[in-house]
Amino acid sequence: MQKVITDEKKIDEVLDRGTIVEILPTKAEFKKKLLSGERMKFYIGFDATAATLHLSHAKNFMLLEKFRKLGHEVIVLFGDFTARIGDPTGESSARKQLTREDVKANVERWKELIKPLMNFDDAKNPPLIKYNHDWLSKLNFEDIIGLASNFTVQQMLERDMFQKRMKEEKPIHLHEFLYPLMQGYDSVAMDVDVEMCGTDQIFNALAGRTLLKKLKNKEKFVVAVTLMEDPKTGELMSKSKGTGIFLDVSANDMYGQIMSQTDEMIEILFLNCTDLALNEIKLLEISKNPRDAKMRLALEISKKFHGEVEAKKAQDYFIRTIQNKEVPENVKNIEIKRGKKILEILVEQGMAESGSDAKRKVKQGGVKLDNIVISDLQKEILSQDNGKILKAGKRDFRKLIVN
RNA sequence: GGGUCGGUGGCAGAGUGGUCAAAUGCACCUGACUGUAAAUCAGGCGGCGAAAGCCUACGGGAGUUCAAAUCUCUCCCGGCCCA
Repeated sequence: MQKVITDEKKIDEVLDRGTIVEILPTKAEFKKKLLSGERMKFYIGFDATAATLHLSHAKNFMLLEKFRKLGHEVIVLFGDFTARIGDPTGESSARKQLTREDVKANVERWKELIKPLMNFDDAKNPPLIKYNHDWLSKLNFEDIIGLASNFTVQQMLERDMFQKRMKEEKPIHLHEFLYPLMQGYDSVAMDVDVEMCGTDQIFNALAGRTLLKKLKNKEKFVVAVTLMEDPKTGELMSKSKGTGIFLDVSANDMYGQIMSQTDEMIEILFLNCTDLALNEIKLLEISKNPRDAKMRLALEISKKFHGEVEAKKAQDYFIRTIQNKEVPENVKNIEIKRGKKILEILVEQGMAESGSDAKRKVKQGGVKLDNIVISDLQKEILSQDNGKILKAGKRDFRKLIVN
């Protein structure tokens, strides 16, 4: 039997780090339960609707891992069924429905991406992975009606998202209305003690609490975690909005994406996405040395996903190419025929999105050959350009091999 | 089923016959500055073209007009009201 850690200090470190925003019914009861030594079953669900993940997802897995390390059973639930229905959360209009194949591909991708965040090799208490297709797809219409009878239309309508939609005269599809039911049934099917969710998911999680109580007379805790919104803009990390730090990028890019976060995000990311102790974070004096703190942050997070060696290389790359504006060591060689136009090269190399984009970059002084700005749109590569470095923007380099 | 309002660029959201490749904000790109790929500032942000300009684009299709995102018809999708 897995032993549960009841060290209050360790428990507090998890509960008070800032990741957890709210615990229902109360934090006190939850803490009491954690201290009791009773082994609980935690879960967090993800609808694998997108092909990629960002740090805001990552911090959820990291928190779950903390509870696992305390000795509790943890489940990562892939909402492969619910993903295809589309949860209304956060979307101003209904999300498009995905095929089973789409979702399967996403799930496989995600499993790879979250590997560094949880110890799946722990023999004694490994995190479990489940799929809600396994039970949700088996429900028949009668079952669904039975579940639905536990709620009133008015209760469902209370959800803030639905209120908002009605106010904005935007559609609420019936299947979205049933979404809380499905997520709620997940709790019943897995018979969990605790559900972790983003604050935007509290309504759904509470539906599960209601169901669990009605069907199994069990009290489920809901642990709501921060969405890590930007304190300045209120924006969330989001693929469709082009914001966020994504997990499937190279170490260099990850390091860079973190450095491009606003200074206001530094502390939030330290708290949620690193394992640094609270007093260690305090010692960094973030507001005094935002750049240095951010570099440390970028290093810590990159390390998690790419390992120490790669992370340090990324930092080195950043210092040299961005801060010192040097040419990096391993510049990709490209073979170019004499007389080739610069504009064509930029497009072919993906250094510009289109001919127009390439032209813009040249016009704006963003294209250099051996650090000399190219201003001639018609510039062609000559034989004496052999070995020179073509640079577009701040960090896109190619070495020309002219023949 | 009837009435009515609406469907705009990666997102949000203006525009309601020409001055619209379409305001503004976000995202993005380039430059300047800088102890940051931060903040700030400047410029840019459909495609082709050296440019003039041309082409494609405001849910789909068909029209009216010298001229349509804007008007008409029709189809698809949605909101609201009525049934």
